[in-house]
Amino acid sequence: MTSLLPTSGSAPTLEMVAALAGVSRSTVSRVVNASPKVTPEVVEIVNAAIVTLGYVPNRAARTLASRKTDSIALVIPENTAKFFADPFFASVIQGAAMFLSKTDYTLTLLIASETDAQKTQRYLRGGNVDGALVLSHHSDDRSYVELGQNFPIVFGGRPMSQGGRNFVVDVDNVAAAATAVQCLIDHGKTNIATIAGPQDMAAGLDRLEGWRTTLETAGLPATLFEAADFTPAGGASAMKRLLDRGERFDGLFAASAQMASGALGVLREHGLAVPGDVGVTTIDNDYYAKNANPPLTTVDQPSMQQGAKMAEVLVRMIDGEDVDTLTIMPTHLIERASV
Amino acid sequence: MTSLLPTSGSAPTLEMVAALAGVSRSTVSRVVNASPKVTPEVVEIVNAAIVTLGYVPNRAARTLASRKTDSIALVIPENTAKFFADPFFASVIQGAAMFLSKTDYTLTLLIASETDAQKTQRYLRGGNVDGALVLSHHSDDRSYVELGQNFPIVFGGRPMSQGGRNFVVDVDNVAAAATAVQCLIDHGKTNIATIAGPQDMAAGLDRLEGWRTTLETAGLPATLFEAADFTPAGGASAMKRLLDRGERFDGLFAASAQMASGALGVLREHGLAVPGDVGVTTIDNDYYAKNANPPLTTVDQPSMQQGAKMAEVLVRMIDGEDVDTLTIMPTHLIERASV
DNA sequence: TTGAAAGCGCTAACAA
DNA sequence: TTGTTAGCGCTTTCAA
Repeated sequence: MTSLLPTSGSAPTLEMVAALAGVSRSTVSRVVNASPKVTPEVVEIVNAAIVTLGYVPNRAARTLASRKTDSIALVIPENTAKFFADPFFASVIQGAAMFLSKTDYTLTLLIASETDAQKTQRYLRGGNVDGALVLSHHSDDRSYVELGQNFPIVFGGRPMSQGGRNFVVDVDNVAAAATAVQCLIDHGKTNIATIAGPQDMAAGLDRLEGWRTTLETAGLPATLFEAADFTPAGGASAMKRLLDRGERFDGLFAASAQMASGALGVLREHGLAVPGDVGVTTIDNDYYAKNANPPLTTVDQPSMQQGAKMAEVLVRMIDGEDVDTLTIMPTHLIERASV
Repeated sequence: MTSLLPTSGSAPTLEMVAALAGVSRSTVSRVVNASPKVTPEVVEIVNAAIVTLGYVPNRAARTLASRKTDSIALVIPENTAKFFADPFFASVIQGAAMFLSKTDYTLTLLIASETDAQKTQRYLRGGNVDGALVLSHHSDDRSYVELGQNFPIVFGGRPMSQGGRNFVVDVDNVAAAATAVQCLIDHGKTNIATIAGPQDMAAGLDRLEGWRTTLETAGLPATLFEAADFTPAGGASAMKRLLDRGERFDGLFAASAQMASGALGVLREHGLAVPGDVGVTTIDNDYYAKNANPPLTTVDQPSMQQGAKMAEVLVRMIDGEDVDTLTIMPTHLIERASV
């Protein structure tokens, strides 16, 4: 049982470095910030002093004086469990982290469940970060959209709330769904059902629309659909509801690979073969798509690149550059054994 | 499209609140920090001003003045890919986040190998956080051990480096391994091999020791082992090496469920039935253990609780309370079909 | 219970 | 190229 002293108040300051080096604080500051206009000899002396003292700049003081935090937040409006279950988040973060490691920004993850939405907002407004990446999904994203009007925010996926000018990096969900559905049609399927995503998310709505318009264009019926929450469990129960309807279908477009994998289990239980009885296509080239039985034909959504792009756009916004309000990432079909 | 902030563009300051409320800055500060000695009427007036202005305290200024950041870091000394592949990290973070949401600390994730080690150290030393949780593993953790001598750090798992006093929240890996091996013995297995974890990690070493001593105590041979890196792929190749030796064994203790799942595939390829030909036990009650074929008998390591405990210990350290230098989390056996 | 005043450690004009 | 001088927005003695 022992207690530890709070960080002993003896952290070396810039002033101490200046004294030891025999120069002014400004000069030390310039050296620390790699200003080009300092004589090499002085730089050397100052650096020596920094080393002997073990000096590390105080971040709070720096931020207060410069109005820059050098860090940005990645906001995930989901609970922790869902955050870790969904490979999409992992990829986006990886992409963002990868891009930022080339800069000197730090990434702070904010897993913002509905309960502490307030806490998150205060965090962003309190000057903790220079900007934020928001993986927006649900219709309650209005507060972020508002915040985005006078604070640098880049949305991953189109926010549901209207109003103002938003910066978005997205995939064309309508087109992605259309590709997946067209693949089913190309394989001769004529009765194509869908398990749609949540209808309070843009991705959910857009993918449903892509399914509908593609079928209508092909002169095929577009009536069989059930919505779920993008999870395997949700996909499974939607599949059951679809089967309970008793209508026949030979194709299924699931709006996410996680839902598709849930649906596959139910199909199997009901003695329906894939792709024999029902052809299946989906979106997301993740673990679930690759390891499903059979492996799923899917539309690859480049989440890692999306994360990197989001970070890039945000950093450029912070630096005051002009950036496009909308960046669309390309998608492409990956054919496997499910259709 | 309504904006929340005054049109001035810059965020409202404490001073502006004071002016609007007709009190001094000190009083506003007291209200913001819930000081008990402010008249209720004044509190009300100030709060009204805060609301109309949409005031949020500036974190940097606060930190600079108070020497408190109200945030702590969770350092993960692995690359991003491994971070997301290992459910252990997910659980620990979830536990820590859960505990911290009850406090007003914010959690900042530092995936340490993304940035170089130097960058992380500077981050911690630069006053960005009040303390850190370090999921220490490899033998290169000396710098954290050193930093821990005068900065609040709680290690998840015993660090490899010696020296000084460290605060650790761990499971008894020797005992956990012993439990898993004993289970094999209890099922009549007499030739028990092991796939050990990395020998530069405490968990790797301790689990190997638990295997060895348990066998020796039982008067059984303890010679068949191969080390791997805790991943499925590593487990698979260690399994191959084990088989290549040509020695017979009827039991296998894999030091992690991920390695066990990799080993299972190799066993199957070689026509060895589990548990018929080889009984298998492991450690970690995660996705890999539950979804293996057959499901794995394993020792449950309560990672979520460990994360919560780590956060709790750290917060108490920061608050200057006395805490134990070592906290051991309980483990327990979960019997499934693999033995 | 409240206010005045002195910094916290740094950056950034402006001078020199 | 270097130093001087103000702050950045807040907390915190110390008086009143």
